[in-house]
Amino acid sequence: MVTIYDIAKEANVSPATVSRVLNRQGNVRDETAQKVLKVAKKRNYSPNTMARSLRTKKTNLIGLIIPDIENPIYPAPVRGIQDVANRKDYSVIIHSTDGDERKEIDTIRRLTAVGVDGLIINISEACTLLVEEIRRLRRISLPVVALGPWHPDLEIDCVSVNNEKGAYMATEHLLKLGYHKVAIIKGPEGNISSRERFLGYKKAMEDYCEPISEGMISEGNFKLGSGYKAAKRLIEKNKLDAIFCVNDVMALGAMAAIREEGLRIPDDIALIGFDDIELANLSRPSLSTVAQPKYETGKIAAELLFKQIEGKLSSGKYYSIEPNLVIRETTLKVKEMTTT
Amino acid sequence: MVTIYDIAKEANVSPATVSRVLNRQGNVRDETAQKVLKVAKKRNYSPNTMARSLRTKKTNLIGLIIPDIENPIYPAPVRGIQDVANRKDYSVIIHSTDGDERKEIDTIRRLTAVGVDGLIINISEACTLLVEEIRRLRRISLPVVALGPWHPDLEIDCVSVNNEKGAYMATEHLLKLGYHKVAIIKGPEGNISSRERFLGYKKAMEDYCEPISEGMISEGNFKLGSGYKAAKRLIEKNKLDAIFCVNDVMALGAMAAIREEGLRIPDDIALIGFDDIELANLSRPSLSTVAQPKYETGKIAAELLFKQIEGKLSSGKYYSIEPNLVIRETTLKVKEMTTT
DNA sequence: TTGTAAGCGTTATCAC
DNA sequence: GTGATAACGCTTACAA
Repeated sequence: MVTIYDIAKEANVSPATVSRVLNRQGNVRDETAQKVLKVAKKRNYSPNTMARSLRTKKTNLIGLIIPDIENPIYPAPVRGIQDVANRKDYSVIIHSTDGDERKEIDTIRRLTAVGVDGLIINISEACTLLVEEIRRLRRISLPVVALGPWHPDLEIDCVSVNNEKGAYMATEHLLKLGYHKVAIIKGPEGNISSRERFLGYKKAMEDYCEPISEGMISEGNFKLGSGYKAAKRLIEKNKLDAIFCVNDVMALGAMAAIREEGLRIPDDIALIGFDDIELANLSRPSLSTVAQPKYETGKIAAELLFKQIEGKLSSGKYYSIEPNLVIRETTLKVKEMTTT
Repeated sequence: MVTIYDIAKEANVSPATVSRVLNRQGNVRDETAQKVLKVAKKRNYSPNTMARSLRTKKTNLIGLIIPDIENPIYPAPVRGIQDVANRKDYSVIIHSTDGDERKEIDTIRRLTAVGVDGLIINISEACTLLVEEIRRLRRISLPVVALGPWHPDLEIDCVSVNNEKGAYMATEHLLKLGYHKVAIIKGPEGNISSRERFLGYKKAMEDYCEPISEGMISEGNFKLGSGYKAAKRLIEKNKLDAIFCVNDVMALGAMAAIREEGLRIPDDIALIGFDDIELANLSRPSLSTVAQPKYETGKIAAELLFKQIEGKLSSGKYYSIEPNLVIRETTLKVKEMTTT
């Protein structure tokens, strides 16, 4: 390995000068700088970043902790984070912890030992030990930002999709098209995202003065089959002309159920989902949905992190990302369909 | 930050002893060891890994370079790599380089500067500069393994799915079910994977003495629409009773085309894809396909890397991963369907 | 503008 | 068994 001492010797200067040149600190005669640069290039010099880090207490590394990179929700925000990090000449260390509190804490420990300059965490649940650990990070003033649901007791920056608003938009879209009896297929009671989305749905219905009867609310577990069953139940019980599903997969299940009942989409029942998974665009009819700007979410989280790294104090604020309505075939107005 | 000096002082021993204890090197009286351990725990000591790395030349970091984490092919192998790395107390730094040679080289440089103990690369194409860079890594004897298509001129370990075999299995499956006129929708000429899969198809057809007429070969670009069009062309030109598509997405397109022609799947035309994307199981009828054990691929790559890291010389061998046939509704024999 | 030297927190080589 | 002490490669006062 070639060091600044090697360069220094060959360029007939001191190691300090080499360092100054390489870090463009100025205070160096242009001539000597050129000389150093030339030798460095010739010897294919590349600084030893751990030695540098040991001195400067900066590693140009950030840590990212998520439950599982295999979960299709994550690749996009991860890429967003990578892109802003790499542009700043940072690398990102990624750990999948399966939402296991023990693993999460161990990983945080390991990452701080490595000396990452900042940390982005997707907290599964705010268990007490984990919260304590994150507090510790704040105490040693390590920049941290949370990706995903907010935990108010943690005073850290947080960026998350505005689930309520997205649900509102979806429901309102249905309502504006002239559908009145909009049913909902929601997720398990405990799930935060589902709860937020249900709230948005309710608000829209209220704002448009549409009553929600009990028969219009059905619950699934985010999986295909549960959407299918929930839709069947809905169709049985009630006259309804549209369904909002809190995720696309259940919407796809519902689509199958509706078809089986001999009903047409969107003629008899309009359908809209949430997430904009790839499949939404491939199904027939293609599924209208609410898209989360997932890449953006990661990008913003990273930008917040770098603001902290660059010295700005974190405000412990909640950054809400605006979702987008994606209109496809399952919510085309019948009239519009026949005229086109 | 608490250092071994702090621990040493508080435990009334020398820093050297603390280090010995913490690294379980032995040669330390049990009593003193306990004392040190207690203080370390109490002070919540965690070693500074950059300082350690500076001495030991080991970072417990490995680098991973892929084109794009957002491409659904990658999350699974990435997770495989993470799992074996984390179990060995390693972290993995992941970069998405969009298959851009310049970025790939820069990233390799950066990662070696960081001092990763090994590197896993998914080489898009073996451009000369990149090849040169990888040779350099071998020269400084940094462990490297390639994930994906092999480049024979690079003498490094490589792990990749056996595309030819997978295609053979798919085709043979169709043939064994009694289909004879098996058409293929392949990918762009330049694509290595597609070429390998085409080879497997051809071999199976030959082995079963089925002639391949020109009208049975169609080409797409891996996207949905191209599969649709390719299938239409196929149906027009020829009597065929089955189609093998070199990827699932095109198979889904083909499915739509077949349905539009008023033909039934698998009664009139059987259909099989390659990749086993999530969608394959959700479509109706569900799509038979060839699954690549993607997680396994990453796992094996990482295991090979650690073998190198732990001192075994790399053999520059090609590790071929066996694909699995996933039989679903699009290749059910009609007879079987009616009897069940 | 340049050089000397101290130190970042470890580990490893010696002595004792 | 244990303790000084010298690296590891770099940055940065401080001097010159």
